[in-house]
Amino acid sequence: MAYAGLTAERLTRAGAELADEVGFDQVTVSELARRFDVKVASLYSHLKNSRDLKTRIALLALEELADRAAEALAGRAGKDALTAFGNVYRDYAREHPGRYAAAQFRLDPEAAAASAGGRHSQMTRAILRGYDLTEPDQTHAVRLLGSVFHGFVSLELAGGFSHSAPDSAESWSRTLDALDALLRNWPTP
Amino acid sequence: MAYAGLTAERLTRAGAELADEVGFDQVTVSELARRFDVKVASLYSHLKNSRDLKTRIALLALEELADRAAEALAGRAGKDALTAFGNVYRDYAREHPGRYAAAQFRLDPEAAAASAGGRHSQMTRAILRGYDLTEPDQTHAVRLLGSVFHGFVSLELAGGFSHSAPDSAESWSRTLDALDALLRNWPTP
DNA sequence: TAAGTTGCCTAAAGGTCTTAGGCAAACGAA
DNA sequence: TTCGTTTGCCTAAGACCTTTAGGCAACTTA
Repeated sequence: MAYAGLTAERLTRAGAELADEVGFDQVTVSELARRFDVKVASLYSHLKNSRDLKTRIALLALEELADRAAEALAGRAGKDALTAFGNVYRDYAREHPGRYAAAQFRLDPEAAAASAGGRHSQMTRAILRGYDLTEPDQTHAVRLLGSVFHGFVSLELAGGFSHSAPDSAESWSRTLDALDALLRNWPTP
Repeated sequence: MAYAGLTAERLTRAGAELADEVGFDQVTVSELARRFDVKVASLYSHLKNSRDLKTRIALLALEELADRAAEALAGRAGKDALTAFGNVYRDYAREHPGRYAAAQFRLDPEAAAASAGGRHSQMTRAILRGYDLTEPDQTHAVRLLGSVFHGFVSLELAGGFSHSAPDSAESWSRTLDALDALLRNWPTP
């Protein structure tokens, strides 16, 4: 029948769009086949299985996120960098909720090692260069930043902050203020 | 055939255990039926559908978590309360990863209103009474605490902090120190 | 004890995942 | 140019999960 031009690449990109539309959990090999107007079995020449598809989408999302973060960080330092970095995460999650969920997909060690995960922690460390932290506090701070960003964005996306004043954007802004203050005045026990 | 004594309650509890064993996503009506040595269709007298089961597990987890938190908070204030509260979340997630994942299940508005969600935010507010914050900063701080706790626990559970020094328990302890310091010295822009 | 309710069952339809094997078109080499 | 190989999608089929419909036997209740 018709040549559809299937490719792991194209399937991954279409899968990412599908995730943003219907949610990452609802991404299905069958639905993807439907969108390419092709029989389901045809996809298995390009994808190992359903998990393989999800892994590829996750890796795509991590790359996109890292690319955006790298661009946002260029030429910035201190609170400016902190804010830009945080906004990249938050904006990406709001623009691409399915992809953001994909970025949280539990990768197997092999895929994780090949992912952009390393870039993310490197960039977080780079932000801390604008503050006066040495190891091991730097690592603790990296983990704290990751926790706050991921936690806030997740909860906001899940609707945890809606339907109540003040606006969640306001809380976000004050959260960044708070983090900046905390990093400038990091407590040593 | 044999009387199995099925009940929405019993199914929910068994579902929660199943979640802890195989992960919340893998909780399935079929597997549950298998565990009760009963035909799948029989469960549909007690559960509306698969989503209903997951909703019930989520509500159970939220209640358990709120109960633990309430007990931990009794008679504590300030950093002591903050630490106890945070540890409840972290310990619960480590002991019951499936239930913790269930607690993040996106409830429909009706179920959400009937959930223990309200108790959670009330308790978080109660912790802040030990610090000197007024509205709207109090709400911002509630959201920040929720973000940090949820974010840290999620990332830790996902293995984000493993395989690298220092120990994640150390980072957790320093995170609580940092939050305490931040709340005692909340920045006003 | 008759009537109604409860609790689990069989049957069946529809959806997803995955593997096996086939055919035709495109490609590459002699 | 032609013949063999590869590529790309297909049909077929098995396995599992979800959900609805209808049945039967045992227990409850008046």
